[in-house]
Amino acid sequence: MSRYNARTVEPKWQAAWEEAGIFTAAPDAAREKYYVLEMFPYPSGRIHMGHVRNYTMGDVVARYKSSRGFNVLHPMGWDAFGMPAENAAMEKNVHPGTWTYQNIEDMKTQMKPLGFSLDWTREFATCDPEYYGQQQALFLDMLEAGLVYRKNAVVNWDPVDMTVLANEQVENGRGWRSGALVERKELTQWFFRISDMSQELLDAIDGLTDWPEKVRLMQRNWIGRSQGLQFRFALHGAPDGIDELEVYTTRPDTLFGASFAAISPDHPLARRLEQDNADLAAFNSECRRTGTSEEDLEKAEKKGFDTGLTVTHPFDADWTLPVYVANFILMDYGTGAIFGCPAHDQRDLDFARKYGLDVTPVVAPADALAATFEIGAEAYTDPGHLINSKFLDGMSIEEAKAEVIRRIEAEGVGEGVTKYRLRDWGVSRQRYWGCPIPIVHCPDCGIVPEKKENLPVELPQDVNFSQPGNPLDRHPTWRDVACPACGGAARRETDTMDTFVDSSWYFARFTAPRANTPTDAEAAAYWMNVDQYIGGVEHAILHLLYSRFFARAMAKTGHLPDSAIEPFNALFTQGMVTHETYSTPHPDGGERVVWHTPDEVLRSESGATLRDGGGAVTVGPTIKMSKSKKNVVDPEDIIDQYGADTARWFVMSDSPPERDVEWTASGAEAAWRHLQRVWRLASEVAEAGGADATDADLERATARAIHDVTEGIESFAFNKAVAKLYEFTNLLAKSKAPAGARRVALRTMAQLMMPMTPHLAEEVWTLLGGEGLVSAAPWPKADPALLVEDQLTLPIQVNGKRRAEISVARDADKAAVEAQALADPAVQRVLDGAVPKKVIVVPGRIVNLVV
RNA sequence: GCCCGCUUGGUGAAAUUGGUAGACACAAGGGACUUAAAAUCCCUCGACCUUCGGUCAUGCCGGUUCGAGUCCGGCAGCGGGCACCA
Repeated sequence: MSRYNARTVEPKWQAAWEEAGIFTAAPDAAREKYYVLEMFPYPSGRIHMGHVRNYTMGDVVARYKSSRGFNVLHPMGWDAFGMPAENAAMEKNVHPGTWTYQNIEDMKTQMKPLGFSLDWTREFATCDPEYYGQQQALFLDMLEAGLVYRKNAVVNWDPVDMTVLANEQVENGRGWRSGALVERKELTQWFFRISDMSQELLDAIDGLTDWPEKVRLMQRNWIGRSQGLQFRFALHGAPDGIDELEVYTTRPDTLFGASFAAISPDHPLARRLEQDNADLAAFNSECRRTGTSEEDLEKAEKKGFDTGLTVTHPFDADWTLPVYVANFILMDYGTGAIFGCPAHDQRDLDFARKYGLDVTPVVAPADALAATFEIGAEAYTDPGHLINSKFLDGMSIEEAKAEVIRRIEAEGVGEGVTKYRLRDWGVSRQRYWGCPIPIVHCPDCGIVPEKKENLPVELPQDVNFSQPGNPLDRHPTWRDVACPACGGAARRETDTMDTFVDSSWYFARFTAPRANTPTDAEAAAYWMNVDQYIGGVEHAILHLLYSRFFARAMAKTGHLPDSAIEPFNALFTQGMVTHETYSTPHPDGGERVVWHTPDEVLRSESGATLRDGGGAVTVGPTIKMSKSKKNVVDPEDIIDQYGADTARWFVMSDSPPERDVEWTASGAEAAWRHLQRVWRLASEVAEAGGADATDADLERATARAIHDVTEGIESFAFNKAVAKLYEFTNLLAKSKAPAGARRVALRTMAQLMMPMTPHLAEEVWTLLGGEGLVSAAPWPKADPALLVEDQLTLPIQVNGKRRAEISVARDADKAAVEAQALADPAVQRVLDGAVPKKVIVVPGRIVNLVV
């Protein structure tokens, strides 16, 4: 018997699909549309198992929905701007565009053989001028709509390379290339007013019922709505007649437990004071050496500097508190100034212990006495009643908060306010390989938007990366431009946009990828929203939140219908493909290391060595496959050896899609064996010939398989769908039914396997006399009558432990089940004459006898 | 540090969402076929014990319940995110 040859079969069917054009999407008012989208990839040049898993999931959904009769849109593109291209330019002396487009070609070559049902006619890369030109148009419309503004913000500055560093380029406070201590530098940058939409973005999360609950929770926490009190302390000893310090607190109830006030090193007052105080200036610059990331700030040792200034307690004119500059106060949150209540905030407590400040508890748990309640090493943050707080004593925390806000407002020194942790989105990047910000700086007119007819503002090709910094800045002519307003000599903005902007509207562009406006109203109205979005959980916050903002901004500027402000109806966050990491010490010494790919490493039970040279390799933790840690596996080997269907079947089996999966080579072989087995079964049946026939057992099994596989796919439990198909195959292999009946069952199996293994499914379908393409055949339906079992097996428990099983009719009543259970010999042996005190019969489930 | 997850046999996992823990696979062991190998097929496979029976088992400790992998509280380990990686 001939073997299934994926190498010849797969290209044959891919050509057939292409010829039939079944994946090319076109609006069709008569059919219900379904838009399935996987997060588009960064063109690193190689696909990895994470891509295969992600795109196979989307493909299963797309093919399944298509066979359910939906008009499916399933596009693909490239998130093509970003730093790796500039890094490659520096390391290999190749233009970022050349590198990126070559990578796209390479990845497409690797992806095509997987047989995804993608509409490649809609493909684009975000670095195509046709795409980023429309993005510039969006930027200008958003600027006009008041959604864009400029303000100062800090960046990581490498003083040796004279360049801005991304957070990931800062290692232990030093630049990754130069090793120089990183400084914070303030630049004027462009921002999107996402924080104006905080409440709306928060409220709308309630409506995202088909998003994972954990993602909704993360977004809510990220937006971070808090209700608190903002008020002004009377300030003493400050220069320039500054006599107030405005602070924000979410715990106004603890005001009588305050023992200090603290301001951020970046607070205007701190900046003013350091002019006359060298020690404070030194302290502040020390603080500014920490990275700009929140993680760095939070992890840094809590430090403070006593300014010598004091503030007066708002409820006691005789009570003053010292004012510190403290490194853990964030200038971006609240007012950049707080009062510290050490008894009820862990950071404040650590700080107070370090600097010998008072710790007075003002909230005590219900069972504690005011006189004896003390704070030890841990702050008390649970509910309780107020103590040591004059007119607040005895109140609950909520009552006390309201009362303090009422009195502060009555005194006119502050008010209750709602604040959000969400900050405006800074989009300026001092880099070449990004979408140019379409702005002109004119000495006479100031900031002038580029004219729409001059878009796209294209990146110049003649750039070099021999020097660090932004090549746009030092380009001899690109910056020179006539002012769009007055026509005089002016200069282009040389900052480009954050790559998150590119990915915040690509899903909308896919609905009309060649339109000469950002979107086409008719196409957007038909195709939006994305019905099913699939991607990594690592994008749970930023990408998804920015996209939600952008959809709103596009609706406000007329580029999307109002119905599309929540662009993703359903979200599935797939788990990551993980792998061990391998590193060796960096030749320059120090703490830096060199990362190695798995195929550079010889792994054994005891450890790992380098293949060439045999040096010892440190085996690191199993983490998400990433280019920077080089722990990536190339799926091409599997595809070359076994074919696409095996790779697709393999990544869909075993691990539930939402869970991380650690890559192991074993199993691909097994997947391949299984597909061979299905092929063999089909071949046998085909050779046996004869007319189609029926068989009661096979009909029941087929109905069960249709039901279970459908449910598996609908609920994203692809691993369970695969397990059911294994079961169905085992049953068919053992079946003694006539060949004609097995042929009917196998045709249905081909349909059920089609979303996962479309090439094999087509081959089997054709072999067994199926009409046309199985990819275009309607999804099979299970006869409900065949799904009902007449007899059920019920477990019998005695005191919650399983002791026996009985078989009962499906519709047996409780009394009959109870009688049958009590009559069971094994049950009688366990009961040993005892009479059950209670009998619990859960129909169709279980019987529990309590003695 | 803060926010969010995850943890079940040697391995990946399943368990109708509070009702028989381990479906379906991988690996391993045994057998059939074969001169042999490959391929294929069959059997065994959580641990322990006195083995047609029983005890213990879902990261650890406690709780709720007739009944807990599932719910609640605490702890540990691992992972994701933390606003300039994408």
